[in-house]
Amino acid sequence: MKFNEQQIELVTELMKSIAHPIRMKILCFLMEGEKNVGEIEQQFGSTISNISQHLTVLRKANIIDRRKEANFMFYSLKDNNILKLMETLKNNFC
Amino acid sequence: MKFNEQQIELVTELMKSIAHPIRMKILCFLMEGEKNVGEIEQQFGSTISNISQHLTVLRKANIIDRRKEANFMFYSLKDNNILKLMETLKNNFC
DNA sequence: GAGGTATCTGAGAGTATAGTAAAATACTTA
DNA sequence: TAAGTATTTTACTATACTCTCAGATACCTC
Repeated sequence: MKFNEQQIELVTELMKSIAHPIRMKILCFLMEGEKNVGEIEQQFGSTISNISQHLTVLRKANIIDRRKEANFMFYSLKDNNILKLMETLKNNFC
Repeated sequence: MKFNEQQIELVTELMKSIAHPIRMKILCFLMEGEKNVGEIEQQFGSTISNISQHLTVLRKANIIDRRKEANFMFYSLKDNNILKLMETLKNNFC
């Protein structure tokens, strides 16, 4: 069996980014559509600072996009593949 | 939006277990069928000890099963959901 | 431009994870 | 039962992750 090291690296980085309770919840929440940081924060128990850091992790992993509007930042799922992955997770493991 | 904390915890634990290059490769390899530790070790560069530890992680996360035969341990994917997840990963991200 | 709101960044401490090497266990065969 | 093979466990070290707190930005309104 032959592995494409780069792809393995890429997929595991992606998985790692998703593999955290707060980030998983953020992604579930974003399945509903675009949300700003305050809206996200209200869903969970953590601080804005902490959530902002998790959002950065997701953004650097190319999982979510952000858009600025006045002094709000709106975050959203980046593409369909992530949505599909989340749905697979939900269907098979939730 | 309401989250089932326990399920989130479960899914993220699962993701965390998968989110490592060696473990990802082990799972890919096990998609072919049952393998023993030596066979797995020969696929990658790491030591048997290290691989054994990763197998333990996967086993504790309920992702793989093992079966003893003489002094060999045979490992295999535990169920269909894992297979489906791996396929989704392959299709959408590889 | 002063004050307020929303978000981000950086430092520090605590915890978790990964890899390596050495010793331990379990089984087989001579 | 001694020696050999396959695998696991333990101990240790290094690195990475997570959270909290204290500023720092950016933008808006008065």
